[in-house]
Amino acid sequence: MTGKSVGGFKRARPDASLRFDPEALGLREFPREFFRRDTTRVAQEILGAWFARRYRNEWFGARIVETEAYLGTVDAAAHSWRGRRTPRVEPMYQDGGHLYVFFVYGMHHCANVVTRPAGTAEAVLLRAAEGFAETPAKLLSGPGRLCAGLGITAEFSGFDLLSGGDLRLFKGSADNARIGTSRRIGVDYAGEASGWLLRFFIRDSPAVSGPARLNRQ
DNA sequence: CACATGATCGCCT
DNA sequence: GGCGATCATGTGG
Repeated sequence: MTGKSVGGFKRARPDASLRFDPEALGLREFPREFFRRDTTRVAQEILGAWFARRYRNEWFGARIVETEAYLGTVDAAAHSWRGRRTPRVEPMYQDGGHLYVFFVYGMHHCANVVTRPAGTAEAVLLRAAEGFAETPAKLLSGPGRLCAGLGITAEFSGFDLLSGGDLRLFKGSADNARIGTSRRIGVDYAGEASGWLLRFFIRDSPAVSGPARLNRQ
């Protein structure tokens, strides 16, 4: 038996090209109140922020370049639609700044940052991120790849990003003029909600995922 | 670039 | 039992 296992998932190592030093870059964490605000705003303002993970005392991270907002009980595309509250979805009801990670299609993980105060169930899906010069542009392009590249699995669902632990979000931003908008990807089953313009991305980033026609506006 | 398909399994009804 | 907040690969234009 090798490696530590929690909740059935082996701890995965982040991609080596993502190693960095948050302290040397002078990065500061977002305060709790940043995450307790309107989910759509958080989804936009989290673009450019650093999603970072500590693994064996080394930091790995990347800048978020694509997100989607999921608006809780009234959003047919959200796991919390109609107030669904099962063990899997429970982290969505936690205070802003927690993580909600789920497993889909039998092989991929998706990571969300929970928003608004405890008791609500909204979140921002992290869809893509940019690494460094030596990082392949597509390594973190798409929610599944983003989790794979950073080694994020369901063991981190419910993790508090402001606990001073191994997963954190450091401040960073993008020019409003560079932010594009579109409907969300992969939620065609959600009726009217599938057309809501809740996907945001940094236009000129090569790491943005999705079909080209959704990346124009 | 668009579209189609298979892989694969935890979660919910 | 059915179906995903996905991805890689294949085809065709």
